[in-house]
Amino acid sequence: MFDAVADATRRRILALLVDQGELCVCELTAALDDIQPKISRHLCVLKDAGVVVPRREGTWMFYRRAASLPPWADVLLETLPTGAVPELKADLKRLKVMVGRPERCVA
Amino acid sequence: MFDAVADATRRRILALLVDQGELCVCELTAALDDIQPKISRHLCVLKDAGVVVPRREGTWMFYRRAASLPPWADVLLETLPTGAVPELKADLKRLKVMVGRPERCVA
DNA sequence: CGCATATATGCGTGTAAGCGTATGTTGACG
DNA sequence: CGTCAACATACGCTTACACGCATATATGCG
Repeated sequence: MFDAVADATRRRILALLVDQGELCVCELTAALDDIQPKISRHLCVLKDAGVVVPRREGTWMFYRRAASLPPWADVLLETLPTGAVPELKADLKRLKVMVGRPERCVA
Repeated sequence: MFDAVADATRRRILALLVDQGELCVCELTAALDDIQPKISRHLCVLKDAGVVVPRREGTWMFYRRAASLPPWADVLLETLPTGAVPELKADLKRLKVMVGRPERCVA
């Protein structure tokens, strides 16, 4: 768990997921303005750590934070969008102006 | 800050400091049952990160958590003794049975 | 001053982890 | 079945960092 938040890129991803609920790889790639393999590998780390859960929808892979983590882990995740991730504001802005965002079947 | 809690040994130290308020190097060395240079170096990392504050009293160096950290950082620190550090119970036990603990002038 | 205790630091080593590039895999569509 | 798009993964490289050991600093005391 602490391994998950040890990396700055992963914190940005988690802050976005906590704030937005569910995002796919290409949305995260656009929001962080980074290359796709890097995002994918970090998502894999988060998934293997049990912090994040994947969901397939057509070609897209959506990721959301895992449910029923230990209380202290939830508290930790909730702190991320409250100032612990300085890039969050800019990342949200980039996400908002992104073109071609997929429409979800399930919200 | 996240660098500070990225290491398991540092988390054990911080959990003890949050729980006990203030401890010296030899107390932490005994509680974690580890070698002194290792504890000292981790305390140095925590001090340089501004998470912890040293206080000299004779030969001893006491460390306590820094005041006026950002709110989310305080929240993060408070989570440590609430299940996030599995070794805490054993560490507290070792601290309790330690012989020759220094008496504080200032509590 | 010399010694003992508590703590800090220098150094060499090994390992883990992130990165970029290139390539593999999977699903949708005609 | 071929192609395209989204995503995953393998490889090599590089760097950061924790570790153990030895040693230096500092304080108190006689």
